[in-house]
Amino acid sequence: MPELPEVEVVRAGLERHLRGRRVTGVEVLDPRPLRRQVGGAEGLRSQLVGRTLEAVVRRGKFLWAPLGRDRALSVHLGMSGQLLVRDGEDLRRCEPGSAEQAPSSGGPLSQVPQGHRHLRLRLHLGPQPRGAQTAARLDLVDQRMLGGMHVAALVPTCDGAPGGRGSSAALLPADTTHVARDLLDPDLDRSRVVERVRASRRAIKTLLLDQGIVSGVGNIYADEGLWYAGVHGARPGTSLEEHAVTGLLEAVAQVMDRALEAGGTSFDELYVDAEGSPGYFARALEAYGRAGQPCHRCRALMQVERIGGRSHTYCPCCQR
DNA sequence: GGAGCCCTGCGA
DNA sequence: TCGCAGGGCTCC
Repeated sequence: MPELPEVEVVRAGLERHLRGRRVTGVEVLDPRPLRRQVGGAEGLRSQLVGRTLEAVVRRGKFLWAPLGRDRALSVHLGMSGQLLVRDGEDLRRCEPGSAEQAPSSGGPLSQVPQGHRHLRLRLHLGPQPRGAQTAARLDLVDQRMLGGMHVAALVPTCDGAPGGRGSSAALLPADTTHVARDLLDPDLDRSRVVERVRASRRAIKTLLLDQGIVSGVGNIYADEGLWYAGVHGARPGTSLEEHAVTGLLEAVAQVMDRALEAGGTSFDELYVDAEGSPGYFARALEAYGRAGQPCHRCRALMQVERIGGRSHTYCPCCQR
């Protein structure tokens, strides 16, 4: 599943390929990713066609493309979502006579080329004013459909700092205001995160996964960070010293930084070559998914338990 | 603040 | 056939 580093790579790539393009058509092959869109497919079409994607911004795992200062196209990839860009030459080379010929009709899934079984939505885009002179399209491919896309109003951030990475505007979608800044955000107030964690009796793992405290931490990086920091995920926030929480946040941030470095290089294949593999970064995992295997620090067998409805894999020896 | 739901594929 | 995986939202 895409974690924050993958989403950042998606953001950077979309920024490069989409910035300044105007939406010329919207094809909805499956309405379910539009659960949160007022008016469904027609609503999306009426709010989007003719508008320009001005940037691509990310906070945590939430992405949005401002369509001016008042609205944005908001996207969450959920567990299995991918956003794939094809430029004009690829369109002609790969798919003569396919659904491209009927951009507004929403052709049947049987016309979808191989590898696109889970194509849900396709945006048709005009040329870039200072970049690619060809048309392009943006495909939303999603197997499990826990993500979605909708147009939302933009509102000011409460701290006056930029809404997220990718734009200096202090704006974010109205339905994203409950989402805290993430660990890669220079404007994150880490001391406030430490304060909130230490004030809560909830399990530290649950607190790490709480998007309202710090965003962008998924189950994988929560387990990895807890392993590196030597903290058991069930410990209540109130039981942790200040330096322990600081160290834990730093551990999670480092895991993310390393993944970002590893992924930054392999980007164009992922998002331009739509026939490619899903493109999630290969991860050297120390905890997540290693239940029953020896801990890489002390050789004790890793164990798994449930915390807040999520699996937690940990070393019973190093993490107490 | 916790439980249940969304949704699909996969493995037991 | 059933349970599980996952992030995030809604309901209680």
